[in-house]
Amino acid sequence: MSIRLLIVDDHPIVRAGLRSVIERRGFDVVAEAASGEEAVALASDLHPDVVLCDLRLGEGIDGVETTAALRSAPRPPAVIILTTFDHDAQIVRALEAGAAGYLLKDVATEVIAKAITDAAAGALVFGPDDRRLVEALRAPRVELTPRELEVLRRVDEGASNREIAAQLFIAEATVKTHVVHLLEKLGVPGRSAAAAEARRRGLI
Amino acid sequence: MSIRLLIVDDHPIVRAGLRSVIERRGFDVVAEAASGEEAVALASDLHPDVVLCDLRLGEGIDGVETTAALRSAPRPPAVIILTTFDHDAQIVRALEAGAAGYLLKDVATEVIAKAITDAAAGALVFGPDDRRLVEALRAPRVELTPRELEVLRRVDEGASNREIAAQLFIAEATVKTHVVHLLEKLGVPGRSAAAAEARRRGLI
DNA sequence: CGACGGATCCATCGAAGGATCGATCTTCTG
DNA sequence: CAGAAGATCGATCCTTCGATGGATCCGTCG
Repeated sequence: MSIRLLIVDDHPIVRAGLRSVIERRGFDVVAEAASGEEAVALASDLHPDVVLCDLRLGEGIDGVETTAALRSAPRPPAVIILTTFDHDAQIVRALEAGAAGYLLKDVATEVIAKAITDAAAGALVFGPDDRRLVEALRAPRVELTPRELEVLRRVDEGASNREIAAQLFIAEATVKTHVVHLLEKLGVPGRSAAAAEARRRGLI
Repeated sequence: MSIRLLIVDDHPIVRAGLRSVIERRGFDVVAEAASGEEAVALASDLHPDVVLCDLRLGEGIDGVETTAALRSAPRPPAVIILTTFDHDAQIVRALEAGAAGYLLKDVATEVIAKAITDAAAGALVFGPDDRRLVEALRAPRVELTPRELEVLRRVDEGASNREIAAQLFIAEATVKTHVVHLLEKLGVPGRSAAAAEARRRGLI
């Protein structure tokens, strides 16, 4: 019996491409989902062996949360994360949530086929380019508080401390403290560097 | 005789998706290209009616340059630009280079089919979500000098004025001048806002 | 309970960034 | 050639940022 798959991606074209590539290899695509919510619902009905899930899913829950939901259900599928760019922190979070591995979307089709059989067999899956992942795991883990994350997002948008203070209804001095903590945790010298680093790590 | 197409995208999965969607509608995909250079070479041989071209093509020349090359050849094809996100400035530049229009990659498959027939007939093509484009056209056009662009990139990476000066072998005062010009042209109050705005407009 | 750590909050002050003047030099173009 | 535009540098002044130190609140855990 062939391996049964669920495809999760918010782009119809990517879904069509994955389906085309996968079916040509003799696998059985039992359904496609355009969102994480849809994927969880479909999986609980169809119980696929493997789920291919994009990390970024537009509006609703992201690939990490989808993975967590899928893996917490009975008879959980193996989840392979697909990602366009290397968003280090997000990938690590997906693995922590129970993903069997991840693939960059620009890999050759053979790699995808191999990943599917590997994952269905219970093995872990990694793309050919896992240097970034190693870096992310090796790098001291950054845990930001919710408040710090809010400030970080506004820093990335180019807001001044005063503007952030007004938006969050706190004193400018408080914003500065959060910013200082961000700079320490990210190991950067200034706010614009913090924004760049945060994007590089996939924190925002 | 059916419309003959060339697909240009650096992701095998996207190419497979486009081919699948397009062929199902009865169009004729004569070739796929993974890079702009490859696309130009194939087009000069095969003379497709329509080229579907991704805006971001990895290593080599980007979609804008590919469009310009394709349109400057004899018997130029209609070029439809595909883009994942709305990178305003880039899209405008592609249109200036002779593209027949652009589509967001997350559109429904029917929209793509309609776009192909429209483009083959010589019409212009626009996605359903062209508010951004209108904004970009309405916004006073930002033309950055090469030097300003270099400084802008480093500002986006979080470098201080002093660091930028050292990297470019110029005085810190000169960097400040460039930064001031950037802030004026982008209409923003500070350097981190400049980085955010530049990314929003697709300038970097 | 009482100690502890984390999160949130605030004030002060030197350093860096940004605004505003000015200027010379090169290159390109009408 | 005259003029425009870009790149380069300097001095001044003011604002914002970032570093430092300390405060309060709250949940956890021994």
